[in-house]
Amino acid sequence: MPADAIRRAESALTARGRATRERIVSTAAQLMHEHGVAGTSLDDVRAGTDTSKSQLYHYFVDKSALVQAVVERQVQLVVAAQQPELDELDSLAALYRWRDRVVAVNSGRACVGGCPLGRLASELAEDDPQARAAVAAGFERWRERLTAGLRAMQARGELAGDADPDRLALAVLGAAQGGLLLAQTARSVAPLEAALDLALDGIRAHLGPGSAAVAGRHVPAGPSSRLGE
Amino acid sequence: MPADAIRRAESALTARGRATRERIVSTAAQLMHEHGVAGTSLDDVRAGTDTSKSQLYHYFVDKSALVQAVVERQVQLVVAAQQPELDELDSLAALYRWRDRVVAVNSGRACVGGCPLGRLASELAEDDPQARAAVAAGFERWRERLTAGLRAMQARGELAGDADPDRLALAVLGAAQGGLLLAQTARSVAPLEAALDLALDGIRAHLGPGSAAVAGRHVPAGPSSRLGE
DNA sequence: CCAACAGTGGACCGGTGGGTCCAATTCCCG
DNA sequence: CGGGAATTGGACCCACCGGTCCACTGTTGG
Repeated sequence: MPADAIRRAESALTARGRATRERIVSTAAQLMHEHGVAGTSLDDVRAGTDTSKSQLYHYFVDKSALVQAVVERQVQLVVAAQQPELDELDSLAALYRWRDRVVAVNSGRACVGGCPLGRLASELAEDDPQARAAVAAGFERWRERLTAGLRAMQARGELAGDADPDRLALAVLGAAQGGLLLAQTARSVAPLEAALDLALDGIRAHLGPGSAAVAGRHVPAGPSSRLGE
Repeated sequence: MPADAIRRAESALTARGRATRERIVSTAAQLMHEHGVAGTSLDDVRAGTDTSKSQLYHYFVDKSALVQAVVERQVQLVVAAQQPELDELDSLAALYRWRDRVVAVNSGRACVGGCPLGRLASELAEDDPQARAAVAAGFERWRERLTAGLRAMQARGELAGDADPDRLALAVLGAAQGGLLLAQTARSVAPLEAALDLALDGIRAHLGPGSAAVAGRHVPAGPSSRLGE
């Protein structure tokens, strides 16, 4: 995988070096999440990491190389943040727990920034083909986790046999992204909740014989849980 | 509404002036859709419109004032592009026609650029409060069109009485936005189709007694219509 | 027909951003 | 301990960008 050809991936890199590099990527990720890639100058990164210009170019050939590293980091963080729920995403109840987690995380930061990956996606998609590919791969990894869960549900008969887990997972991810974007714009979690709930309503429409609650209410509190504005 | 306090909204502005201003906004909108706001310099706009620097500042006090005008234009265009379907969006079949239209439009431009509003939203949300508000208002207008249709369905009993048209419309819009973003990133319309189909599956779960097809298939061709990659 | 004002052209400016360079310093390891 | 590589500091360069300014040209109505 040439993704790590950002610079000196082979050898070198002592413990100190790795720490510095990590500090740079971490801070850059934070800044780019809040102000966008274009809105984050290398000077901002330098100031925020207590490093010098030469160090940035010591660890990354380019600004775009730094961006690449940031993308990979965000993919890792985003997926990791949902690890607990994603690990056992194999029932409708689990999907709702995941929904709650996504809502809670976003709510916790007052809908600021939206999804880090989403922001990178829309900003880089048309400008940096390599970055676009990296983001796409990240979404793919995320989706695979959802797919795996749906497939497990299907194996147990909770999901109908003719349902397409890949396609459903893609749709659920889409609902999350769109909800996140609208939530960020409206500064309210309501759109996120609505989008995820409707997607899960859609999933319920694909339940199979293994589930006793096709018409039942797995939903926490119906359409009442509308917080935020 | 002080939204038009961009510059000389009151009087002045001859026919020629209006044409020039229009040309500037139109080109800027195009460029910003493709390259983002930050990625579009005033020089780019100048070059693309055969105008001079002074004209930009003659019609707009700021770059952000130009952005404001671009946002308003895009809102108008996006909603207008769906006028035919949005005008009679009052049945499940109409919703599917709308879905097909959205997919077709995006497919027609090879998923490049995604949704113009979505792009502006994620880029401006954290940097320009006024622009964020304008985009939010745009999404609101878009959503109202969807809400109106769902309300009509509800009045006819096709949609269940306890369904919340506002919330459902918000969710459908979210599905569209997310699908558009993933489609742009993956360069395939599949995510958009999947997201919209699942949302409409969700809507079907809220159908009322006035619809004879609660379990029926209003869907064009099931999950088979998967074009693009 | 000519004054007044909308519209236009384009040189210019200060700040900033990405990127280069080289010398100094620290660290690892034989 | 000593030398070579990893690491760091920061001055410097230049292109570009948003924004200013002023002189010029149409146009229009009294």
